[in-house]
Amino acid sequence: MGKIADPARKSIGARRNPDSADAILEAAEAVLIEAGYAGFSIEAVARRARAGKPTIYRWWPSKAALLLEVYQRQKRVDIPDTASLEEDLVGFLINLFTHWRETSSGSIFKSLIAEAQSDETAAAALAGYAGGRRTHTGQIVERAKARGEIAGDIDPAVVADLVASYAWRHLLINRLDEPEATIRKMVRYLLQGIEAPGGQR
Amino acid sequence: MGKIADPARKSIGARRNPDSADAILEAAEAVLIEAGYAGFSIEAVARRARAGKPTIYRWWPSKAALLLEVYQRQKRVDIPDTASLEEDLVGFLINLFTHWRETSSGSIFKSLIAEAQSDETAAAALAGYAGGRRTHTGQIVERAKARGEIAGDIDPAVVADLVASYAWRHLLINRLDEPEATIRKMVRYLLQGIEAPGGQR
DNA sequence: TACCCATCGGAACGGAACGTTTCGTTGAAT
DNA sequence: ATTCAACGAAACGTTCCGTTCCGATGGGTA
Repeated sequence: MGKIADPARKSIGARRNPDSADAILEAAEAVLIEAGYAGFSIEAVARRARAGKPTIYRWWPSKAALLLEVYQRQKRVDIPDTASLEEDLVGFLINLFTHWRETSSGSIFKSLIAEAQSDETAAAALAGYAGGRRTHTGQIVERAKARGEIAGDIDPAVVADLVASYAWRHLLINRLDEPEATIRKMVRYLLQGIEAPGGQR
Repeated sequence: MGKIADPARKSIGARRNPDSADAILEAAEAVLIEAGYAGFSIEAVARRARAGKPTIYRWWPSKAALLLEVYQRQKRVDIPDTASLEEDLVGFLINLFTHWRETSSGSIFKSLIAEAQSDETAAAALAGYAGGRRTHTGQIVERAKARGEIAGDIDPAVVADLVASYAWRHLLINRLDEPEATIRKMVRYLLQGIEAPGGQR
């Protein structure tokens, strides 16, 4: 250890960091995509990145921390904005399922859930991510409420919670290939009877 | 359990099975409760059961298989039957959350989800369990439909899926302590507008 | 140019756990 | 009393975690 630590990282000065750090993150992502959580070991990442294990541990305190950064690095899913809550939600879920399937970032998210069972850091990150008001579904529903599309006595958080729960469960049981009709049926059911009296629909 | 070999097992003759098998299952459950998924190792279970590792591997092909049997052995939750879908669902969720919290079978279920990320057997079991028509929520909703409480064009599977999803997600983010009012609010929202025209309520 | 020194990759370590093999013992069925 | 499968214990080879040591690299500084 050095004399003064970077609050975010843990080492002293950063001379050749960025190259190594990027190579390691990219290797970690590649390993997760190709071998899944079962094959995600620090040694595999080091081999792939042509880096030494100590280099990885210099920058990330644990396997969970590396996984977390790989996850956060994934680019976000487009949030549709069609001025209709039903279309927004259906579009978002289809985008999300496709993104999870095609970029394998679903694997990464599932890995995070798995890691959270044995690592406190990952558990806190997962709970924080799910509990925050910044979730995608939360934004979509809040926007619809601001638009006056939802009755006043409906709590947007409940709708957002249910939509997110649906997505998580379908990810966990490997059912990301639901046809649009199935998703729309669920969303339609979910939105049944929540229109505000003067809502524009 | 009988005296002769259980055909579901893999070995030929089974002379001293039942005692050992029970001791191992009980030890596995105790280890999971006391040390969680992080401490759930075959060696810990063997030590606790005063059994040899080969004995465990003789009866369960993998750690996942043992975990699966521990889970199935313990998942008894009362299914309320109050002639009201809302009361049934709220009661069931409260029972389930309490059961998950107090018996630590929530830990076991989460462990199963984690294990499913690195073991194909566990993944299949999880998908099968969630996809089957035998889920608790499915039974509750089907019963309400038979009772005529639900409009004909509502698919009970959608409601059941959403309720189960809610439960899973709250388990995964360690939010099993929701007050009854919160759960009731969600269920009320979920059941809004689904009553059949002539439904008894 | 010559020196300094933090970071680097590689090799090796101790510890834990997986799943397997080997061996001597136990005990129910014959 | 004999047989034979299941048993517990111990040890094995493997993989991986996270750490320690080492020699090499290559910018910063005089």
